[in-house]
Amino acid sequence: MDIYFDFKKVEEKWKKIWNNLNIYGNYDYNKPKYYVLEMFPYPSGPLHMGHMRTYTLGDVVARYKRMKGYNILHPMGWDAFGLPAENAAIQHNLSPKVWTYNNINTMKNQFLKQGYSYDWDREIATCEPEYYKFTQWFFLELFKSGLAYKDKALVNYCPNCKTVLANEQVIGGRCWRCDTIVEKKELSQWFFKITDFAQELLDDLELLPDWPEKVKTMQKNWIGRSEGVDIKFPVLDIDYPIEVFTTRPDTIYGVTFMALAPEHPLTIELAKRNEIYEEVKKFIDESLKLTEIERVSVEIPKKGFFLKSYAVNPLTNEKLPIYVANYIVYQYGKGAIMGVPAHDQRDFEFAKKMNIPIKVVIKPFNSDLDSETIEKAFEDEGLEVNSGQFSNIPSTEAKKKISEYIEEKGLGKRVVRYRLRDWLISRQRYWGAPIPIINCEKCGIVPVPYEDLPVKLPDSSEVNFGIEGKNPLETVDSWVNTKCPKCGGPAKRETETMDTFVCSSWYYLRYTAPNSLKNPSDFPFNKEYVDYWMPVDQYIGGVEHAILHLLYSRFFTKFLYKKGYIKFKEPFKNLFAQGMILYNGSAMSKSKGNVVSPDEIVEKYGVDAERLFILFIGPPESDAEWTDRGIEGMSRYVNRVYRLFNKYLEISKNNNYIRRELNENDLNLKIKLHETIKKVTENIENNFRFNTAIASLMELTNSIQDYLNLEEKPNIEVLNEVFENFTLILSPFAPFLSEELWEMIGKKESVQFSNWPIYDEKLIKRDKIELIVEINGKVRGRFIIERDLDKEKIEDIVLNDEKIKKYVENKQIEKIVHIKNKLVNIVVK
RNA sequence: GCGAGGGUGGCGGAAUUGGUAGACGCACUGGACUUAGGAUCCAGUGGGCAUUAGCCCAUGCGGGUUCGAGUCCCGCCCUUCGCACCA
Repeated sequence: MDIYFDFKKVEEKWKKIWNNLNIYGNYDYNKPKYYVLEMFPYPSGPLHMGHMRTYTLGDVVARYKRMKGYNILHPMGWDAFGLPAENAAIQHNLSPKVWTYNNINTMKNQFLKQGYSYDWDREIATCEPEYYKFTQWFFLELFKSGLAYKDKALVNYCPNCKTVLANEQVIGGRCWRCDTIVEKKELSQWFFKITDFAQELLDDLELLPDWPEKVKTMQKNWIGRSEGVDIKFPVLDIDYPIEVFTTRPDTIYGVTFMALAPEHPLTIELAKRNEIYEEVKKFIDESLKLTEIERVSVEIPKKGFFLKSYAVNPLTNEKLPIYVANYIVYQYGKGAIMGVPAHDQRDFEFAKKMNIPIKVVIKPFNSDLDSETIEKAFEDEGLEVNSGQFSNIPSTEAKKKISEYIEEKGLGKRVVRYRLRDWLISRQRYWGAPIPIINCEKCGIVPVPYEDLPVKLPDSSEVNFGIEGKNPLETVDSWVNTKCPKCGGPAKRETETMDTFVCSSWYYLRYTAPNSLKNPSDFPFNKEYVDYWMPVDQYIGGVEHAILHLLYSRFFTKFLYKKGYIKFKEPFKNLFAQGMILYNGSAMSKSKGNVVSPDEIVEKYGVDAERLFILFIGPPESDAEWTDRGIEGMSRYVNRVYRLFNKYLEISKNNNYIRRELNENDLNLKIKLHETIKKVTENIENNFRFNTAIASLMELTNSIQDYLNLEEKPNIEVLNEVFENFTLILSPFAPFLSEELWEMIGKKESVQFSNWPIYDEKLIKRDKIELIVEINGKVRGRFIIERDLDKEKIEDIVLNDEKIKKYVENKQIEKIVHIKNKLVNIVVK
């Protein structure tokens, strides 16, 4: 007797029909384009609910935009290279390839179960030779442009993953993947010169008004631009000036010491000269060890060691003692600083500890500051004092003037510095795109010619993964040994592979043409199609990529633009960074055992209930807690909608209705429908307010139910309009249910290809409105009155009301505030 | 420390430009229908006093502006995230 939505049957039915019609692989290039992209997954195992949130958000957008008349590109693929595949291979003696493709298979089946609107003809996997051929192509292009280089550097090394990491992959001193504390190692590594684009990467954030502020701020901070001056301080008795970078040239008269980073070459040099090598070496070793382990936890107490040498302040000729100090970062600036304890808190602490004098050169505008009694560094702007010719001017002005003076006298020059470092892309691992470089004894570093791409990975059965201190690829002699493309002599291949983030820095371009047909074999993408589809109109993914993937992709795009290969400067026009789905208070993960499987949810409640719930759970940009009760509630809602439609069909079939001029109830329902269309449309258009969109769909459902519960017979014309339009606006959220309902109410074409309904603005402005009456700001009554009534009439009604009279009598009305069609506030005394 | 968010019922969360605080849902309570209901339908649900109106108190804390403040201003507290000895 009870009616339930048989989601299993319905899902099977429509998946088959959609599939046969290939409805997501049809393109109409006469329509305006819209490219919806969700960050592709890393195939590490089955998908969980956190994934589903991303893909559901994207699917709603794709379906909505399709109904709005856009030509939609909505592809999916696999970020298939990476360390977990290799680790699984080592642990379970499987080939990384087999492991990866098994996972892809699993995930793809999960995707298909969900019935997402992807065009699977454009599927890509970054581990396929046809794909990584072009990842290597990018390497060669960068190499040719001088933007890929090999350099010996102190790099981050994860002892657990047994590979180096990019700066972006070190989170709070730990490996982004396994949380192990990273070590510093001096190694010769390949870098991409992303720093060449630092200024553009910073400036062009302006071209992205619709990106979340949070993400833009994080990128800004990461790029870390600062303006300042490089200044040379001569050292007494030795021809080796100390060069420092400072953003505060206005404090140069307050310098009382110089400090070098432990790694600074001059540190050892001076130690040797002054016969304190042993002590200094000990200090250096201790400091460096400390920074590795302890910089993760708390602030390290400042320590230093006097190097028994002096430098000279080029502006004052004052003698300045030189120290080595543990708080100086070698990698930033010049690895040395001018110490101004009066105006830098770190220098202040150091000076106190080492008994170095403090000299005030800037004082607050309205008070005095004394070098003897100063208690902490004064870092604000103020008035310049004790600064020779620059005294008695504001410090901001002094900053400019002193900078100019230093340049004029040839003591230094103004510079812009960035915190951004070059992108370290070599990985000492097997499962990645091999770096297409050959090392020839005679010719040195030789790039693999384009026509020899791809440099294919050897089969994993030939690889020995277990040799300590050796890259897996090094163990395959037949692969390593090759001929030099230049001289034909014996040569060896580069045995490192590229960071997987290289693979994902350009994949969005590859989707724009169907795989086999339109993408050329000598170029990573088809320009014509890229011109049409790019940039991505809506990109969706987790905030965890705010820096990594998004910065790298922007860099690649800028490089292509510079080379003239593409016409746009930014790859992703809109970005939506969604929050995580938590379960029992933390992010779902296999190791924590708190994974909710979408398969089980779909099995039990169906795709539509799952989608609706994951969207309803909260604002999509915030984290949200999965609740089992919640999904049950949503499943009840789905059934409720289904029953309502059945009731409607029954009314229709049994002629249990009447035709009439709209009465009040009819009109109210009709208005509610139009209000709902408006609300849902605006909620989708305006920053992913899907949770409230669904709430308003529920409100409409409640109103329909109330209407059908009335004593009087329903107005069939109103019912027809309401049920038809309700189905349309429900369909991006619950595609199976609405497709089925659409058919039930007698429609032939798929609901997905119907037009999104337009609401009637005039109707929404009701003729009668509810007026709130406040006395002294407190609600004391409400009146149903006609819209746009003038003030006199309103006051006439309100002040003659018995209830209101009680509040007003014996009191003096001071004023009456009118808010049109909304509220009046009577102020009495 | 610096930067960016956020603090609203038992819970998740709603609230154009300042204008009915708590939409929608979960949970809970009562009723109807039932052999039964964990299904469905109806009603209720921030706190307190009255329970018929009605009144008072409530958006982290303390002030302020205003006829009117969750929303604006000032000062605190707590919290999440990112960066972190960056000169």
